[in-house]
Amino acid sequence: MKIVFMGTPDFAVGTLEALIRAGHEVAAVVTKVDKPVGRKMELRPSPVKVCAVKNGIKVLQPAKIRGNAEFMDELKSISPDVIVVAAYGKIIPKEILELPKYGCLNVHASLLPKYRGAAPIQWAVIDGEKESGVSIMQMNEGLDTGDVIAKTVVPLDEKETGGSLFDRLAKAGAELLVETLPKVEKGEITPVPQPAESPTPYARMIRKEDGRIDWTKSAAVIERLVRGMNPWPSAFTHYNGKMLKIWEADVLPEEEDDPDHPEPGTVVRAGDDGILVSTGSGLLCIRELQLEGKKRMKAADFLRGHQLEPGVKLQ
RNA sequence: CGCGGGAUGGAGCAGUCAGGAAGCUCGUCGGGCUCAUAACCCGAAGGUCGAAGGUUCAAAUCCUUCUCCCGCAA
Repeated sequence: MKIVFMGTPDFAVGTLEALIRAGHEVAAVVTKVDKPVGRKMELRPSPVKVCAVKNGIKVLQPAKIRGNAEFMDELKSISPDVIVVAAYGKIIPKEILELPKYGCLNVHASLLPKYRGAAPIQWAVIDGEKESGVSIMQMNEGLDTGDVIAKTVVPLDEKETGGSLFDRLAKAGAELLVETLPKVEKGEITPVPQPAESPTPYARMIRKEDGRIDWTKSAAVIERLVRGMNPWPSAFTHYNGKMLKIWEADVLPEEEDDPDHPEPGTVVRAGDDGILVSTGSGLLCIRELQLEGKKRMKAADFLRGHQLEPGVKLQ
């Protein structure tokens, strides 16, 4: 099939590569404009653009889509059979949705209608879901509300992180799309309409601030936050006024012999096994962390150079 | 030229401001104690102090340039 691919981040690259490998004609790739990134603020192309250039595919980077006549003309002249969208990052107007014969298909990293929105992967981990997955839907004008035509369920590992789930769902999404496209062409699909209401809150974009640890929450909730925010933006707290990222932690039951119930955020014990911190409920055992300006390291390594006596507060 | 922190035996850090013998907590190796030990005691090995140049009688420390790592910001 003749395909126009729209996407931006790494998540979309696997899908694009799968399409190319499956022998589809990817006539053009649409991605966001290059933007300054990194410490030196160098202009960097999106991962999808890098992949497209490598494969010699034409790249389009319209700053605006809606009302962009030039872009519309370009699309019309390509005349794709289908447009595949994966984490493109922009709203796609109706006139484009209706342009290709088979419409626009979106690969979304959740089991729709759950987790509609920009960050379905992280929120699934943060909420402690037992399983998630990828969905392919026929796009409509709503936000991730189109009819679902295919799904893959992916069980979450006990120690699943945002990053690990990201990788697995990207792979699952790519495979599912390649399986589904031929069926679309042959008309073998049955679109399943979604309920109007999603059973989960809207999976809005993750912000840096979402990683801030609220020690009054339970250890279990905090531990899920740690995993969901890994590798970005990472769960964090502060130690001596410095940013302290928490990369890995475990939940431990409250110790019976501690009638004081230290204030949440207080270090209870620090040893080679990790740093035990009291929370609203249960103890959080920090295994791996990173102090501002330093590399990430095991708690035991950190303790060799920093004396962390019980009673110290993290906030 | 966006702001800032850092590079010191295998690991994590102190020492740098006020130049003058390379330290700390661990790890490793050897020995001892012990029924035994990841515990304790004694001892040892291991470092061009990120790189290059400069100042000085003397540089981890002061000056210049460079490389790499990281936090913020985007």
